[in-house]
Amino acid sequence: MSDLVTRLRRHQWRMTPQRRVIAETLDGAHVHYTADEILERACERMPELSRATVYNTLNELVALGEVLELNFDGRSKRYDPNVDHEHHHLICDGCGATKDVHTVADPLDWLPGDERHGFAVAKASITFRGRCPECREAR
Amino acid sequence: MSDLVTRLRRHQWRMTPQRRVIAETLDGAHVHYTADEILERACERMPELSRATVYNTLNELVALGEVLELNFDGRSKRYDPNVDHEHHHLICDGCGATKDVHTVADPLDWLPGDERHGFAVAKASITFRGRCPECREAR
DNA sequence: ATCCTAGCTTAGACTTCGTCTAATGAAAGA
DNA sequence: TCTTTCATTAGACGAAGTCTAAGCTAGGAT
Ligand SMILES: [Mn+2]
Ligand SMILES: [Mn+2]
Ligand SMILES: [Zn+2]
Ligand SMILES: [Zn+2]
Repeated sequence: MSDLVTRLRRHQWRMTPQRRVIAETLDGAHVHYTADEILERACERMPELSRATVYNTLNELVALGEVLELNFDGRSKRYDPNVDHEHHHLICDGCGATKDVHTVADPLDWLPGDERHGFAVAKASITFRGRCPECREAR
Repeated sequence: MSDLVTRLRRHQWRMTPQRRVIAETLDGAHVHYTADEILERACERMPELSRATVYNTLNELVALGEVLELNFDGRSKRYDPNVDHEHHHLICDGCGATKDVHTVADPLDWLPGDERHGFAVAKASITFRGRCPECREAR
C-alpha cells in the first residue's frame, strides 16, 4: 500500500483528510489492526475523526482491493494492507498472535477438478494454527 | 458424530434432554448451521429450549472437539459436525454456498520450517473462494 | 426409592461489533 | 466563486453472542 494517494486518485476517490489519515495509518503497517485500533491510531492525528468514517473507508478500501479483510476468531474483523504479496496466516491458539507466512506452492493447485463442484475457484487462503514460542513455554 | 451419546458420556457429560436434542440436530447433518438455525430445528422437538443452552452446548462440543467452529464471513459462526474427516471449504462469493472439499496433500507440508516463526504448528485449514455454477451464470 | 448436590437451564439484561440515518460539511470541476 | 455531488458525523439501531442469578435436575450416594 505504498503511494496510496496516487492509487486512490486512480480509483476516482474524493481525497479527504479523513481518508488520507486512515489510509496512512494502514500504510506500511505490517500488522492486522481492528477497525477500533485504526480509529485509535488515526485519532492521534485527527481527534475528531468518527467511527463511522473509519468503517466506511475500510469497507471501500476492501471493495477496491487495496486492503484485505481478515476474520480469524469470529470476533472483530482485521484489516491487512499487505495486498501485493500473496500470503497466508499463522495464528497462536494461546495468545492470538498472528504472523504472515508463505507456502512453497499455490494451494489452488491442490484442489482437484472433481472437488470443485462446478465452481470457478478464484483464490485460496490458509489459516495455520499452533502455539507461539511464549505460549509453548507456558504450557 | 455418530453414536454421540456414547461419546458424550465418555466425556463425563451430564446427559440432559436439551443436550441430546441439540447433539442429534447436528448429528448426521452434513451442513454448516448457525446457532440460530440449530435452535430453530431443535425447537421443533423441544419448543421450550433456550438460546443460551444452544450456545452453551455448542461451545462445549467445540471445546470437546466433537464439533468444529467455522467463521467464513465475519458474521455468525457455523458449526460443522464432520470432525472425523479432515477437510476444507469452498465458498461461493455470490450466494455464500459452502461445500466440503478435500485436497490432494496436507497443507502443513507446504509450510517450510523457516516460515514457522518458532511456532508448534498443529493444523491448517484452507478456505477456497469462487463462484458456484448458478452464480457464474448470473454474471 | 429417596435424597443431595454439583452442575444445567432459563429469561432477559448486557456487551461487542458493525450498519444505518439524516443533517451538515467540503472536494473538485465549471 | 459557485454548484453539485459525495463524504462526514453523532447517535440510534441491529445482529450475534455472553453473562447473571434464580430455579431445576441428572445421577451418584444412601
Ligand atoms: Mn497478512
Ligand atoms: Mn465442513
Ligand atoms: Zn502465543
Ligand atoms: Zn453461488
